[in-house]
Amino acid sequence: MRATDTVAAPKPTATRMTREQSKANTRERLLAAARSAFASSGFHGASVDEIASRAGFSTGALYSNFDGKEDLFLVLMEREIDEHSREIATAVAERPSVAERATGGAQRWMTMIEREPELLLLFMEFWAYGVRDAGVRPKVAARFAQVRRLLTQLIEDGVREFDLQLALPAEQLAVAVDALADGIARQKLADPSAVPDDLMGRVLGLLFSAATRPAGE
Amino acid sequence: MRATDTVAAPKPTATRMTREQSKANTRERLLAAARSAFASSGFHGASVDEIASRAGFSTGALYSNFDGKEDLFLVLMEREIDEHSREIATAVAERPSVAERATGGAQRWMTMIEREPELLLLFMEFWAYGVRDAGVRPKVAARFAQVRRLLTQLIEDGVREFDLQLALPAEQLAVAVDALADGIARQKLADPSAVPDDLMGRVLGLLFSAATRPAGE
DNA sequence: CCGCTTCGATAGTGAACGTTATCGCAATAG
DNA sequence: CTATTGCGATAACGTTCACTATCGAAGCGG
Repeated sequence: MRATDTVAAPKPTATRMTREQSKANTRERLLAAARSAFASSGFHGASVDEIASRAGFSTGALYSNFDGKEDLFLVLMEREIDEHSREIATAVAERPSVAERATGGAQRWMTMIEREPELLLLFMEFWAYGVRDAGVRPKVAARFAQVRRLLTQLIEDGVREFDLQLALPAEQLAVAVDALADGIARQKLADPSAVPDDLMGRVLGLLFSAATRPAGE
Repeated sequence: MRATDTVAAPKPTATRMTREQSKANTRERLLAAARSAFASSGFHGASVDEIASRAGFSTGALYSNFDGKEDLFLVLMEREIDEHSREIATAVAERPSVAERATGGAQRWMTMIEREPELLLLFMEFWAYGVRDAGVRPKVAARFAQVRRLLTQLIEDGVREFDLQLALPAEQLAVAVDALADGIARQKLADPSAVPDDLMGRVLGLLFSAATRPAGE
């Protein structure tokens, strides 16, 4: 019963694995299993037993690779947020106009909601967890700040490229955009029929049209 | 040990209470204790023992007044959402212009965030709970719909009173406003310094200025 | 090929949880 | 004043959970 392999191992390469390869591999499989377990049952709902056995390991392995359930969860969240904010950024950056960037980013976000709803639930849990626990809150705040910086950067890039001026600091506009994205996701998940797919793009378009004007005056 | 009274009873009136008065009183005190316990520890964190004893009762009383922890939580949430959406509505309705309505509602929302952050956390948990549990989801969706209807109504009232026309259906604008409010709250709770108090009002103002124009085309 | 080190398996601990069966006691009706 | 009804107290149950102490095995350096 070496591994029932519910989660595919990166490679059980024919050759023996070096010690650190093996450890990294274990970590990776634990993270993948945790992602799946947390996603389907939530932070509280998922048990460490379930996570470890889904990865084909025992809880001992989990505790020798992470400080515990909380640590595992936090590591996972950081990784996911990194990955997805990169996705959004590339979806925005290569569009040729302000309006298209808005709808492009919005579209990317909407498909992400549709494709991985459980992940968004996890983000919310991550948030709730951090807001309640004073020790974790800085980590959550840091992640928010990271996303905010990214959006700010995207906005400032647009302002420079299209020679605009803003009615509001780019940072604050970034806060609003992030807020809108979060809120739209929440409503879509609670009641998909209430949120048309093109809504976010249109609202972003309106918002930017009101918040920007050509730099001459 | 009739009552240690951690939660104040409405009135231990000198006269004896009728049977249904007594039961209603018990329910009320249990709800108050639940509000406080859930708020400080979250849905999972709070135990039914804690809730019951904070109310000055035993767990048996709780189970004879509610179907269980989940039922208690849902009843509490419905009540809170009712109350707070009424508050927002009155804060908006009595302002004399579109811009002032926007900033008025936004201000009310920001002070609510500052005054009762734990309650917002609870709303999020309520949401997460409903999204995960197919049996509860309709109840959550219904509450969202209720808020959406209220906002839609407020918007339509404004459109009629000030003789405007909308670039977007009022319902969809309501979704956006609700989303923005939620998202702003989330960021403010995670990192208060990142969200200026007047941001939401200004963004709402921009959004409405872009989404409306005088009715004569 | 050997001895040392460390990763991961196993089994187990203690605590906390939601829930329910049982029973005393007080409020109502006759 | 008595009989009845049902609310609420008590205590215990069964389950589940995060976490850890111990030990075998497999990679590592020599």
